[in-house]
Amino acid sequence: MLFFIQAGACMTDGILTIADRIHNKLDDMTRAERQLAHSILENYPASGLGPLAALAKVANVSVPTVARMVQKLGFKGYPDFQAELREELKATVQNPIAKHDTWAEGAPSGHVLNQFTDAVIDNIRHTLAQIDPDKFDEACEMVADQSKPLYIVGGRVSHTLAEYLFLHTQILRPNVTHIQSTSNAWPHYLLDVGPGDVFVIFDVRRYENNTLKLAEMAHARGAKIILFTDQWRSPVHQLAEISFSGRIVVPSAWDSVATLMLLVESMIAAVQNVDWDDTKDRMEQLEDMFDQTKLFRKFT
Amino acid sequence: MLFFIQAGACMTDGILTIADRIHNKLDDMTRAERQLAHSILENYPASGLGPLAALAKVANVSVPTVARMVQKLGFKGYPDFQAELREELKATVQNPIAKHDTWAEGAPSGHVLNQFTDAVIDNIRHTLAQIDPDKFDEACEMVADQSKPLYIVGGRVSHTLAEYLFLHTQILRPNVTHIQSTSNAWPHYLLDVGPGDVFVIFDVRRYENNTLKLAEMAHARGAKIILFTDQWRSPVHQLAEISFSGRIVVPSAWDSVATLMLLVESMIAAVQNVDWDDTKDRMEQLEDMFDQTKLFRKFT
DNA sequence: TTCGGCCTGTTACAAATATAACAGAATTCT
DNA sequence: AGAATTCTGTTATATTTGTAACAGGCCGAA
Repeated sequence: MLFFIQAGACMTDGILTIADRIHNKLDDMTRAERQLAHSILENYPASGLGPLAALAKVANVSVPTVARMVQKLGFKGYPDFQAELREELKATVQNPIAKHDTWAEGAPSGHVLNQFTDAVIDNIRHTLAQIDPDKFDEACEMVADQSKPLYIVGGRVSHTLAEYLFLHTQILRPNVTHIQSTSNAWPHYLLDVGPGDVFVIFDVRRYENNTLKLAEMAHARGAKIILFTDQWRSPVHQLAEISFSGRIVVPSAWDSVATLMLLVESMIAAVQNVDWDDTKDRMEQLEDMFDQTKLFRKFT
Repeated sequence: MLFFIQAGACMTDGILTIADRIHNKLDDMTRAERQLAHSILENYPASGLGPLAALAKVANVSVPTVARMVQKLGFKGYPDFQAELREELKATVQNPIAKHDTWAEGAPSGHVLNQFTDAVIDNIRHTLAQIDPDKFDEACEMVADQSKPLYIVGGRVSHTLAEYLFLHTQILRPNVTHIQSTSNAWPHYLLDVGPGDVFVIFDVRRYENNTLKLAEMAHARGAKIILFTDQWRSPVHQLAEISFSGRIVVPSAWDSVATLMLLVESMIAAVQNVDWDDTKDRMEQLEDMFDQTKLFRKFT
């Protein structure tokens, strides 16, 4: 009997998919089996993930035919077959670039760099998939709205993100304040807060009590809150108008804020576009001032 | 509590996917349910297609919790839930174009989020490809070496990265100093610098004169420099023992530090592994101190 | 602090699902 | 053409799997 390997039909890691294995054995099969095989491949892998009886029915074969064929394919039983099918699906759904590709060439795939990068890319994928673009746009407009004061709040670790956003929004618009919830001085800032003021709050685990209290007080005064948090969500999210939760798990004792950094930078980019003429004007002024202070070298 | 339907999160035929439905109800859920929900979304839809008990196990919840939640989502039972999941999968596989080319599903591919994410992922790939893992390891060891003082230096924008690295290395080892080159006080710090001291310097465009001067003086005193810079390389790189250059171009008026953030986080992860016992010890001490100050909520 | 309600997990049962054994139909070889 | 072999479907059984009822535990209110 003829036996050929489908070129390109195998997975990157060299293990044949179930579809491949079925294809390869197709010629060896009997009528009923072939009928069944085609039915499986028809809408692969969904049909194989249902109950055995259902599959037998759509293929118009008897129940034991399915069971027998699955065993002929080398599985212990139908559940075993399904389990591998699910594994396959899991691998497929995951970003094809992220996996199966070593990032830093020459580094063993177990190297921290690779592991970390894989995790971060994965985080980005999951995070972005869950974000509602409309809500994102809305948040950007709130941040861009110069008629309302803008407050940016960060905690111990997330302070870094807050400061980064502050640094840039400060250039884009007036009336921006950076508050560190770790500082005792934060209540002072709340004195002037009124209805409609906009708060951008960063809070990732471990969630900070100070940040929550600050959020509560701001909320009580009628301020609107935009929250950047992690997948488990800071308690602040109950007070927030809009919240974005990023995945932050990485192979490390700590979490990763790289994903949130990406969101923040995207937001900066979006905000600068809301009123580009104004932005441009302010940036040019800043350039002039830098030139005068001679703080920076000319860009070569 | 605020409740919004994700616009654009629906499938082409206008029916919400199960993932969407879960996402929408996320706020209404209890602890165990949320835990389960995340587990389902983690590798969707594969995990939901297995037996109920398996899903419960990976999510670390009890079997009935799964059954109950599925009913709360509006399904007659778990098999019903699985059936719809399979239908969804079938539909997904049939139009393979739509997926994976837009990150935030439902957002037009020209949306800032997508453009930005594409750019960042691209940056990560290019950056990682150029990094020599051996040099990276070497740098990590230098940072981990407790026998030598460690100085971390950042400029106006890169200060954010410097501070983030500082925040974590401070936990990992003693004798770490954070210097802001934008501050006038930096020359004071150099008084104590001697041969073999380690400097981690961040400098991205526009390169700062202060940072360069600081690097020159440190170098003159025999310090070793590790540099994080961008693809065009800060002039500091001529003085640096090891330098890492990240791609930072994004569709924005500014550059993106997300790639460099990833490198920094990888470095932190690597450093903590150099002497894990010591790291663990210091972290536990820190935890104790946090507990005493009651600054943070217990993680739920 | 104590009470009530709600969430969560353990146990027990019912239903479904998969496998094994058997018997009839189709096919092939002599 | 007839017998042997292989394939296929029906029935029966064992196992898995999902669901319902119950009870402990946690949190918030009084």
